[in-house]
Amino acid sequence: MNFEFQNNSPVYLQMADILESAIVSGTFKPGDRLPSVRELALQSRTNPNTVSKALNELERKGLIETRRTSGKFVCLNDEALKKQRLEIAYGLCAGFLKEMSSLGFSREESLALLARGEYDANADRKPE
Amino acid sequence: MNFEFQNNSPVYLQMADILESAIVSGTFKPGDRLPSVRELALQSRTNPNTVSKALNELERKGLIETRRTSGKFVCLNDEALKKQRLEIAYGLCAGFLKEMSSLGFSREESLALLARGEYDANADRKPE
Amino acid sequence: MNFEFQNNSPVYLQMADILESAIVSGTFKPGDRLPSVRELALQSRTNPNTVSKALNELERKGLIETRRTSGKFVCLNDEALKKQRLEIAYGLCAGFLKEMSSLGFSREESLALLARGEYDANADRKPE
Amino acid sequence: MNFEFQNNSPVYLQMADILESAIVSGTFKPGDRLPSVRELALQSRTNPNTVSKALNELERKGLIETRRTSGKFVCLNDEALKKQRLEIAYGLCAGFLKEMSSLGFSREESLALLARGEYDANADRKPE
DNA sequence: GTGGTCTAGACCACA
DNA sequence: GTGGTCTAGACCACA
Repeated sequence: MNFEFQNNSPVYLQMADILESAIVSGTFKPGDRLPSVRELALQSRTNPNTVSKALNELERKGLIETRRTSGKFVCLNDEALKKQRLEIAYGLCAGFLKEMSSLGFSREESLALLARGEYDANADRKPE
Repeated sequence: MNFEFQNNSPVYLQMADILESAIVSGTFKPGDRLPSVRELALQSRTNPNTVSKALNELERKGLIETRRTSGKFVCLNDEALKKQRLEIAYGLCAGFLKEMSSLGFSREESLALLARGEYDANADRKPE
Repeated sequence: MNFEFQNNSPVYLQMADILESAIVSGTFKPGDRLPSVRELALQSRTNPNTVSKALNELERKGLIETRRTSGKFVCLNDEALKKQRLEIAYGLCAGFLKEMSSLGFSREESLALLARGEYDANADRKPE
Repeated sequence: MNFEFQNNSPVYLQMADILESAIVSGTFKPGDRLPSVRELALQSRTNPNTVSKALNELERKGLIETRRTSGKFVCLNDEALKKQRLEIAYGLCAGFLKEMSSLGFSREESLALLARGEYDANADRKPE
């Protein structure tokens, strides 16, 4: 897992996003046990409290569940995960088009620009 | 201009983004005088300090310039504006693809999903 | 006996409550031998340590006693059990009224609401 | 506000309950500003972090909202508050009857016992 | 002044 | 070993 944090949004939210992606994309599968809070804190060089906060977000969304004294596990509900993955993707699509639109790009122009791919992936980018 | 603010990021940055879009998309044209700080504060129902901070951001980016006693004006350099518009768009593209990728969507899948457009624009979306 | 545990309070305490109810309500009668620790652990799908801890709670309260090598027995003192049952019930009553009161319900209103019974038994309920 | 905490459940949850009661019972009315986090921490002799955690619970339930830099306010939605008050009350009723039932008291017996009121309000009581 | 984040670190209740 | 709570205290971004 690649834990690199920007400083334009709280670390715990960025971590939640990273872990959420790992779950919905199948890096962690339903029923899998996540690394422990302490372990994640070491890996990400953050404080265990921060990791906890991130994991709470995922639990609130119904992606993981806590079994006291044995760890945090990816929920078994496979459907929910697929749904969540699409939800997020749809949200990203909508957000992308909306921002492009406020720059004066139509839907078609946005798609065309994206398809061309003549841009630098490291370009200055709004926080997300 | 539509001033609607979320609660999860600083108002002044959100306002800077809105004004920046208005400028690069041509709502305000090169050489135009922007509404006064007071006027913008009224329109957006914010504190003049907040408006000032937003405008400072735009000045820092070279999109507007202050002419003492007479106000803030959109820079004359048309090329610079176009360039800035593309820069932002490229950044949005790169960011979009990167996030889709972390969800396990390839470039092609992302484009396809975007093209299909079968999603609700109000879907759950990461804060911006 | 129905062993279902929530995730928000220690299993051993929840088990102690369940067993206590079983005793004071007469499921286990004075002089009865309780199922063995191992047996209870199997039934409740918990660790024998957890069962032991629960039983210790009951012993502390004077509801059961250990006879070396032959098991745990419900105390013979019938009076004590009845008294304990009432104690618990009174405590529940007092607690209920106190919480209703902090919601702004008078004693009469609380009784009325309870008597009406127009509520869903599965409604959101504070952890117990 | 009377902040007295037991040690059988987390302080932040007890505080959330206390504040929730204060809101749904009208001590704080829709639109009212709550005391600041720091102020509540002083009053309750706890850490501001703990207060924050409690208030987050209320925000998650939709009872209060945060206005950055100016404070936390009781939501204006009056209906929601009334509904929440009844929800809680119903939950308390259901929980009370369920526990009485596991002690072997029928609904009628429970009501009768409650109506008699011959009990000590300070009696030993299960944690809630 | 307001709330939010983060850390270091202690301590607890488990299994 | 596991997660959860809580504190003290620093620091930040506002308005």
